[in-house]
Amino acid sequence: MYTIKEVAKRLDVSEHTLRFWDKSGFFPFVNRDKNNVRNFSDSDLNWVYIVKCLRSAGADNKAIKRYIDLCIIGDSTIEERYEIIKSTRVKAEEQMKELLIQMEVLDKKEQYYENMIANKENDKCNPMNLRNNFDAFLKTSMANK
Amino acid sequence: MYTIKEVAKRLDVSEHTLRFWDKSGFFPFVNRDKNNVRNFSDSDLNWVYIVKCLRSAGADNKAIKRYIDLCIIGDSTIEERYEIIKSTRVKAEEQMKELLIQMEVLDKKEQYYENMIANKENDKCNPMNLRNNFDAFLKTSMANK
DNA sequence: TTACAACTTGAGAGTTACTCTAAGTCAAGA
DNA sequence: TCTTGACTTAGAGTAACTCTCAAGTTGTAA
Repeated sequence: MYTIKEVAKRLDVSEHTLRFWDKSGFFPFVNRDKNNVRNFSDSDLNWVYIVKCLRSAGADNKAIKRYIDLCIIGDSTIEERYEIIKSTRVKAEEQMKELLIQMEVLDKKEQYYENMIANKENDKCNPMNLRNNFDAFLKTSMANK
Repeated sequence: MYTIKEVAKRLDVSEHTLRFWDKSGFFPFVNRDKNNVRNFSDSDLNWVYIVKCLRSAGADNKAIKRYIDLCIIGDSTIEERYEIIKSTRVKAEEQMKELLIQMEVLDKKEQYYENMIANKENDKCNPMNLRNNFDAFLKTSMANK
C-alpha cells in the first residue's frame, strides 16, 4: 500500500495532480483509511500509470474519464475502449514525428551557437572582434534603458 | 508575403495562436499593411517555425520571449541563447524517451483489445459467451441509471 | 451603387489542466 | 502537551491557448 506521496515519487506525477485526477474521477477504486487518507494498492499504481500514459500520449481528460467509465461498465464496451487507445496511440505517433523534426532544428541551432562561441574564443586578440564587442555592449546598454 | 491565414495553414498553427503569440511579443519584425493587416515574409515564416519548434519541444512562453529579446539585443547574448536552445533540446529528448515507453504500453493495450474482439467474433455461437453478453448488458443497464 | 461575402483586426470572455494556498484533521515523537 | 509532518478539502491563481464578437476593408455580382 502506498500513500499519495509515494505514488507521486514513484510515477513522477505531483501530489497536486494526483488529487486533481482523483477529483476528476480517474481513480474510482482507490480506498481510504479511517482518517480518509488515500491508500493506493499495486493495481491502483498500475492504473495511475495507465492514466499517465494516456494523458501524456495526447488524450484529454474527457477521453480518459470516458475510458475509465467504460472499464467500469465492462466487457460490452471493449470496442469503444479499443478506439480510444488506438486514437491516443496515433496522437502519440504524430507527437513523435513532430518532435524528431523539431529536435533536428534545435540541433542545428545548437551547433550554430557552438561555432559562434568557438570563433569568439579564437578571435580574442582580433581588433575587429573587440570592435564587435563594443557594438554589442552599446546595443545592450540601450536595450536596458 | 503571407497573410495570417496562409501562415496558419502552412505551419499548422491556428490563427488564434499566431495572434496570441504576436501579442506576446514573439514576432517583433512582422510588418503591417496600410489597413493594419499582418504581412509575413519568408524570413518571418521561418521565425514562426522556430517559435513553434521551441514551444512544442518544451520551452515555455517566458523562455521563448527571453530568447527573442536576446536575439534583438545581438551578439553579446549568444551564450544565453545557446543555453536556452540546449535546455529546450534536453526537454525534447526527455519527452521522446517518455513517449517511446508510453507508446509501448499503448501498443500492448491495443493488442489486448484486438485479441478480445477477435475471440468475441469466434465465440458467437458459444452459449457461455451469450451468458457473458447478458451479464454485460445487466451491468450496462445498471450503470446507465 | 449597393449589397454581400470573405477577409482582417483587437478586446475580452471562456476553457483546460493543472498548480498553489489556506485552513483544518490526525497521529507520533520530544 | 506541544510540535512536526503528512494528510484532507475547497477554492483561488496560472499558463497557454481558444473562442466570440463587433468593427473595418476589399472584391465581386446584381
